[in-house]
Amino acid sequence: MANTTGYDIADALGLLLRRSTRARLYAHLTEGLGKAVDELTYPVLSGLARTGPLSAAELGREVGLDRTTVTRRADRLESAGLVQRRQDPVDGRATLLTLTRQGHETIAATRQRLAAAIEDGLASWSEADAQTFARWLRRFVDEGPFAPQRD
Amino acid sequence: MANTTGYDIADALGLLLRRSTRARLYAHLTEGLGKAVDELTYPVLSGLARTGPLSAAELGREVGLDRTTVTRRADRLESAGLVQRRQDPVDGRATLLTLTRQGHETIAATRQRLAAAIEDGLASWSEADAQTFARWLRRFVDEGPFAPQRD
DNA sequence: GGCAGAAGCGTGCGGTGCGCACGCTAATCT
DNA sequence: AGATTAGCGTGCGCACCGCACGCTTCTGCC
Repeated sequence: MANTTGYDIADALGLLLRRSTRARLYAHLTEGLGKAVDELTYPVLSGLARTGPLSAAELGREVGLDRTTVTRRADRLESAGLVQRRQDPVDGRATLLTLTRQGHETIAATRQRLAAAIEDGLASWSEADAQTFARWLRRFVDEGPFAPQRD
Repeated sequence: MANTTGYDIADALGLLLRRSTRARLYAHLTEGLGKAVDELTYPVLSGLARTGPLSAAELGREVGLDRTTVTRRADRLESAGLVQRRQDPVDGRATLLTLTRQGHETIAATRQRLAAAIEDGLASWSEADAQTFARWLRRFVDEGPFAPQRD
């Protein structure tokens, strides 16, 4: 690949990864839902939805957080009624973090809200363009420099 | 736009914005350079390179941080010799944050390193594909939901 | 079968980053 | 010239993070 191309991608990615971009995204995401879901708790909730019931340690490995950090974020989600702790039936030590019905509803609503925000933002794009971009982005996420390591 | 497209984009974006992705990116970025440039100080350094000499308050507006936070991050960059504080010649109150020669060299090396990491990660892509993706990504950053607000 | 080590969990603790509030200096306005 | 505004640095309280500790439960070995 020519050097300038990697440069262009890095530049655009840099903007996308700016903290403020994240913050704006999460503002869309939280608004209207309970305060329990924020920038910190969302990855836990989302990861749990993706993987199914998991221990704090495993979920931590999944989302790249320390075990204890997951525990504390899960505490909040639990007191908000979105997550429930269950005894692991086969291992008496382990506690499985599980989404409640409300947790499932919340994460679904969140994703829908997020999708809607992106659609609004891309209102000037044609449907075909948006689909093309979505495919490229997916391919980059799957095959790009950040893909291999499961985190 | 069809609902499912916004959904796909949101999904891929979510992965891209994961904290661990950022961390991995910044690991590439810092490695080999002094410890002064990290996930926290990089946006300040980078913003300064993009805009030229700026006061802490203006730079804060530029990168979406509180004035005082910029000041403290700049402190570190200053003691590492990458940033220099200069009296604003036309406003005695203002202090302009300026990149030193070493600061310029560091940011250039950082960007090159980043571009190289992305090229490595996309080794399996053709040059044409990479360029096409770069163009789409740039267009999304410029025209997409996160574009309008200068941060 | 019992005991030692490993694995899992929650919590206390120190370190660190953030933004607000305060006080100071310099510019601007009347 | 006096008053108000703008800019800056720093003290302070708050929140988050990961490590270390102690507890319980499982596992492997004699």
